[in-house]
Amino acid sequence: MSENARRRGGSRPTMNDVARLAGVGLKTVSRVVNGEPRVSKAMAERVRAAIEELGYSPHEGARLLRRGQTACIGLLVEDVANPFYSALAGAVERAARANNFLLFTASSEEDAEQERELALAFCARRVDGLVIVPAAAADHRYLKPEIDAGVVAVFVDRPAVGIAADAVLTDNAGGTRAAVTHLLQQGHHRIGYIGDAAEIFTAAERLRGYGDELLASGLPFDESLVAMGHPEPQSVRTALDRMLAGPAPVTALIAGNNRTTVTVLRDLSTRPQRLALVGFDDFELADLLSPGITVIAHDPAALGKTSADLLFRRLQGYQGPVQTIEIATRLVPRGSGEITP
Amino acid sequence: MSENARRRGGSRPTMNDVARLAGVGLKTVSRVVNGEPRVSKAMAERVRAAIEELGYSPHEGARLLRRGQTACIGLLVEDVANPFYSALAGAVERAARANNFLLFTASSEEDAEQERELALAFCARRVDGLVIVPAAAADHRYLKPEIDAGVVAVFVDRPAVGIAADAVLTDNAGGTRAAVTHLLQQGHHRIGYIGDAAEIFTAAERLRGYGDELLASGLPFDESLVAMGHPEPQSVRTALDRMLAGPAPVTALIAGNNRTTVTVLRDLSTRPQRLALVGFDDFELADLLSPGITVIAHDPAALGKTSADLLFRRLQGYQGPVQTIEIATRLVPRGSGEITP
DNA sequence: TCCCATCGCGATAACGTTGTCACTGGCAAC
DNA sequence: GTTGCCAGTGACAACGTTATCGCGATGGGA
Repeated sequence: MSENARRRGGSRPTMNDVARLAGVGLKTVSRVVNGEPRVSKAMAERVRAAIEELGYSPHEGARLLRRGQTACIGLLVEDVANPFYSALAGAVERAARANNFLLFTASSEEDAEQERELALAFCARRVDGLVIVPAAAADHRYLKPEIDAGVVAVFVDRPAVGIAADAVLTDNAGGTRAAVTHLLQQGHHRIGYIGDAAEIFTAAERLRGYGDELLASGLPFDESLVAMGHPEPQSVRTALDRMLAGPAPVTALIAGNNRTTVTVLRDLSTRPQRLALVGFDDFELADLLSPGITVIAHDPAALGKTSADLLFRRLQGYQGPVQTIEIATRLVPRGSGEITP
Repeated sequence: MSENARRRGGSRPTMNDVARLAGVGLKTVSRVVNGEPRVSKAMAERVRAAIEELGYSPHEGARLLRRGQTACIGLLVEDVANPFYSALAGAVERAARANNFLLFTASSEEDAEQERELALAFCARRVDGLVIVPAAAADHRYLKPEIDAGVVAVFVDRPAVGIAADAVLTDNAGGTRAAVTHLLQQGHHRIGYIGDAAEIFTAAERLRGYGDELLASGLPFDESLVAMGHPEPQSVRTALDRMLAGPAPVTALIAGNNRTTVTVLRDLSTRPQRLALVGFDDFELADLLSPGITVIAHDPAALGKTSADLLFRRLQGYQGPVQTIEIATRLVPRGSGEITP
């Protein structure tokens, strides 16, 4: 079957082997493989027979080296395993498939250096495009040369830092504003906020929306009702202890993301108090919990699809100016609103 | 299209450009880039300066064409966005990163033809390895030539069909056997089973475990208590209608996967009856629901890690025989056991 | 002094494709 | 009978790397 076992498992037949076996020129094989027009029936048949006999399959890497593009894009998120990002990844992957592109995926683990390494590794593979959810502390000037060289980069969920680049974001502030409005309408005056680390763009935006809406409604922005940080059970517990103590405890709480919501829920289930809870980011089964959790739903799949669509439009030559697309949130009330003293 | 307009945005400097600018030979640049030993300090410095000045970054694709391997693997699952597969994908991706490999990801959407196309597309890119969760109706003989050519394939969650290949599976039958045992111990005699389509390997195995354990316990295998099919709300409703009707309704139910569990939960929340429910596959917040849902927990991350580890061992030359690794499940009782008439 | 082993470096040929161009016939038009 | 054109074909160079090998310059031992 194989003659020279150069690589692990023996080597594959090449176009040259096919050409030799079929007794035709190399270029003719190439033409047949690519379905180019100027080939006679007889030749094409001979070539196809040889391909069949050898089990030849074209080496896409070599083709793409020659052609100068790779027909693949890279997706970089914080953590592939996180349901929010995997929904996003699913949408990007679908778009890639629809365009006959392949998709590289990697997780930055919220580490700016790892993000940089992976993004540059993608670029070294000469991906045509990049979809990036930036890590918190990242500075994206490292991407400048790559973008100049023709790589199309689209940032998702959080904007790029240090360079001008397309971004597809959620209307974070609008989401928390709506949540505050909702809770005020239900009669709450003491509304706490527990969010992710303030360096994270989305966390900062959501906090901003919370504060803005309170002030717009004539209520004070009370720092003692706010806790920002990674949603560790311990820190959430401490924050809740504080917010629930004293003469004027919170009666409602906004959780800044789904991890936090879950942690808060677990913690609250150990306490006697009942709080109205609004969580940012919907999660499965939120409707089955009791009391139901009102959520600010955003749409990771829409985020993914929108960014991939924009990326592919650019790959197809669209030259419009750098743009930021903001995707609306939707408040889903689930009857956690009333004050239950 | 002229050859220079081939690449969008301007072309990148190559090793040749660096060599010319530094006034050295091409191979010397290569040596510096790859940190090979035999280069004088002075030369290396000149080369590094030129690299810096031009903003050169090596073309990994060209390097790998020459070297004959690509340092990437492909992961093919049913749906990247499904939390079960994304947990698996996360583990595979971590392993790839640890080995300095890049990871292609794609979704077969449970379609054998699409699985085949994507797997072959990966192979055309000359991935070094493949991790595949096969689609239900797939026949993997199409992979034979690729495996002969040296591609390492590991199947996860479901075994390969038509070829001998490594597989990493969950002990599905053991899981449902444990669930039946658990429910019997709680005093249930009428235990229903709602599972996914019977063509799916895992669904069939789980059903087998359920039946085996019933028979082993001297109970009949009653077909009217079993419903197999895609977990659509409508079909689950019909199944539950049937199982809850008549003189001897079920008092306990086993749901064959997480999608089914969720659908069943939604449906049950609209009914007056209370059933003991055991779900295959844990899911977030299962502990916060009331009554708590007992689950047969398996571990998608372990599945992913184990298969990736095996794949990389093979890539490093391990030649052992084809193996099937089975990963145990763990029953997590969450107090849904007692009969509540 | 000579010899040979090493070191440092560069020409050149691969890797497996595709683009360019030149060549051959055949056939219609002059 | 030229001419021109076009369909069909293959030789050859490129794409951006790495491997091989050869060559001049050292340097140490005989």
